This record gives sequence, structure tokens and C-alpha cells, in this order.
Amino acid sequence: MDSRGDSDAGVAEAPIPPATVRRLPSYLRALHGLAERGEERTRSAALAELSGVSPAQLRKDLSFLGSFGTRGVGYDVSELAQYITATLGIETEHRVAIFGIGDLGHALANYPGYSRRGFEVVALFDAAPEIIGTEVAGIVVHGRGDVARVLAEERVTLAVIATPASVAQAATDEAVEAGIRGILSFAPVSLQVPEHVDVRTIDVSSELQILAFHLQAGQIPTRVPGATAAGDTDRV
Amino acid sequence: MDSRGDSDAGVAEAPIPPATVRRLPSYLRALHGLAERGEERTRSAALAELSGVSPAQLRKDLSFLGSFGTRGVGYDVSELAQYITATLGIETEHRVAIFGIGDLGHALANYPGYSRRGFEVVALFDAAPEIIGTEVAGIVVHGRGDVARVLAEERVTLAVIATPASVAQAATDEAVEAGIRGILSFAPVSLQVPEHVDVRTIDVSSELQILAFHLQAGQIPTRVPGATAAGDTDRV
DNA sequence: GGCTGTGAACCGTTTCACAGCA
DNA sequence: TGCTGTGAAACGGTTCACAGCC
Repeated sequence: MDSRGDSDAGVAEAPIPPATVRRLPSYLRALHGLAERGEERTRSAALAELSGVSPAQLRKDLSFLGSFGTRGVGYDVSELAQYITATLGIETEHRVAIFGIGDLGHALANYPGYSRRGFEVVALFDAAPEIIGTEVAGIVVHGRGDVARVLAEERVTLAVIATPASVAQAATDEAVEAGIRGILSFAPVSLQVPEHVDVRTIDVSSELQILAFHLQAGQIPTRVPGATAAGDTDRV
Repeated sequence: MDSRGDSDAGVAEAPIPPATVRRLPSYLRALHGLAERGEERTRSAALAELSGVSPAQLRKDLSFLGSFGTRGVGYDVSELAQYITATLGIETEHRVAIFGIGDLGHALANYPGYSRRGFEVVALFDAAPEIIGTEVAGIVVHGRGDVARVLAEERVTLAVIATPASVAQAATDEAVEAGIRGILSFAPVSLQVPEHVDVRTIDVSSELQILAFHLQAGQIPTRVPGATAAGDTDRV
């Protein structure tokens, strides 16, 4: 019941492995699902199944955050959810800006699930004069000239790039210039950013291409040595 | 100049590592970019930079597909693009169905870049009576009762799930029932599928949560031992 | 000379198997 | 007894450094 010391910088906490961080959102999602169904306690086997990982994987991952379970019993759902929330740094909502208000930008702006997940969309940008000044999802769309001012005023910390590929780098540069350190891009290009900025890219076509690869005859029996099989969302 | 034997099943080809397959789409994207700019030849350093990986990584990855470069010279852009296209199995277009025609489904249906990437959206499904029968992106939206028939008639091989999370499993089951073996899901749930079906999940909120983690003070100096730094889209 | 292709070393991740504890 | 927490083993992926070839 120690080892939980979190944000008191200075102590040499063992770093959480990247692969573990990538899975924390699934665990949190599964825990919220359990909580909604009124479950107060769970076990690594149950939570792992809901998250699509092996029980050993889940326990190992949680061990990097601290020690939360009760041996012989399991985990307290809300306590664990709370701690993962704190670990991810989403106890207070992050304020998000979306660049590029086309079909995709619209869809992202209108997505209703953010607040439950720790985010709030507070700023929209587009270059097209006929869109600037209109309201999308209750937020006024600003032009490129207002980026620095609006990002500062709205205290935005994360940017989503939903522009065409051709202007994605320019939008990224503006966001970085204004101090943004986390960028989620939907543009199918490799964005160049300074070292202190983190970029994650979602490319639908790439995902489809990876699926296409597996459809081919010669590749059907993919890995899966002896494990879970179903629900393995991260094969290849 | 051998080792290229591709789809002649029976020969014990060394399998392509999953991590390599995941990067092939970026390489292909970069090669298309070079081809559009009229470049006929490239080197591993240049192609790697465009793809956001290290030159060694790129060369190692390509070595799993065969031997395409000329030592001392580099790679032929169109030849390499053609071979990666063949490896991914997208020489002929894959026919895609989208389940759930909300904001996201609309955006995905209207995305203009598929055909260049090897895909064609040919079927749309939704449960809402007021949407069934309408046209989106020039395609009539069908109801759930028509899934099996339309998927067969349109020879669909890949399904995209853009429904609310609550019905994502049901849509998945229908697609799998109709013989679909590749599924790209945007629903924030872990989908259960038979072993022969491949699921890839895109969850925007999860990506934002991972970015949020890195914004925290204690975690800024993430990995990056001595390498590329900028453009590294896969740091967690 | 210059670049590819690749064995070997290194490193991070996953799985195993069991010790530790309610 | 039944579960968590975790060292240790096994595995896969990445980087290094150089041999091989044009």
C-alpha cells in the first residue's frame, strides 16, 4: 500500500512503459462499463476479457501503476478507474481544438462522448471564408489568422488535424507555434514537429490496407500462438 | 534477384512480421508522393524520412519482402510501389461497406481518397427508417434486413463499423455472418469475433487520452534514445 | 564510393509460473 | 482457496555495423 506517489515530481518513479500507456484507455473504458452496470468489484480475468487482453497482461500493466487489487478478491472498480484517470492526467478536462471543418471535422466536433472521456472541444479552425464565422456544434469557426489568439484565450492543450493532407503541416506548425504539445492527426502524411511535441496519426486507408493484407490466402493463419484469439484488436 | 516468389502458395515463404505490415502503408504513401513529383528513384534515407522511420528500419522491412534496391544507387520508385501494392493485396480494389451512417459514416463515405489507396465504398447500412432509402455519396442506404443480400451482391470484403457503441457488436455479428473477414471499427468497445476474422479498432478518445498522458510534467522526456526524434508518430 | 541487405546485439514486450497475501 | 503481484524466461522488434555489390 505504498508506491502510489504520483505527481510529486522529483521522486524517481519507474516510468510506465509505452505499451502499457496505450492500453490504459481500454481498461478505463471497460471499468466505466462495469461501473454503469453497477459492478463494484472485478477480477483481472473479467476486466481483461472486456479490454481484449490477457489477464497476465492486465496485471502486469497495473503493476506499473501501483498495487490496487486485493489478493484472492480482485479490484475495486471505481477506485481503479479513478487511479487510471489520474495516471492519464484527465482528472480535469483537456481543451481541444479541431483544425479543418470538413465532413470529418464536423463529425469530430459533434461527437458526444468526449466529456465522459476527459475532453472538451472548445475551438474550431478552417481556411474557407464561407465557413469562418458559422457555428458548428455550437462553436464559432475561426480563420487561420486567429489561431494563436484563440488557442491562448481558450487554453487549448490538444489539437486535432482534420484538414486535407496538403495543408496538414501548415496547420500543425501553427498549433505548435502557439504552444500545443499534443497533436492527433487524421491526415495521411508524416508530420514534422519539434521533439517536445507528440503526434499520433490515424489513417483510415492505412488500416484498411493492413486488413486487406490479412485477407490474402497465404497469410490467413496469423500468429496467435496459443492465446485469446477473439477480440485481439492489435494483431499485426 | 530471386526471393520474389509471391503468391505461389505451397512454398514456405518467410512470413512478413506484423510490425512490418503495419508500416507498409506509410511506405506506399511516401512512394506515391515521390511518383507524383516525378521522382523515379529514391534512397532508403529519403524514403525513410518521408515515412517517419529510420533508414535501417526501412531497409530491414523491405528485406522481408524481397530485394528491390540497387546497391550504391537506391530504389526504383514505381517498381517498389508496385511490389508493396501487390504485397498488401490491393492490386484490385477491395469493396467496402459502412455500417452506421451518422456524422462519422457520412464523412467516411464521402472521403475521396479511397480509390487511390485500393478501396471502393459500395454499400451503406443504417437502422434508422428515416435514413434508409436515402442516398449518401451516391449510394443508397440499406436497412439491417438487407445486410446479407447486399454484401453478397456487392461482393464486399471489408466492413467499417461507424455505429454507436451499443450496436457495434450486432453490426459486427451481421457482417461476420455474411462472410466478412476484415473489420475496421470506430466503436469504443472490444468486439468479439471468430478467430478467422481480423478486427482493427480506431478510437479517437483513446488516442487523445494517450496524448494527455504525455502532456503531464513527469512524463515529458519520453524515450527516444538517440534516434530520429521528430516525426516519430509511434511514440506512445 | 555509396548504397543496399543482413547477421548479431540490444532492448522492450509478453507470457509463464509461482510466491505472497487476504 | 483464490486471487494479485512479480521475477524470470521467451519472444518479437529495433538498431547497429559491416559485408556485399553496383
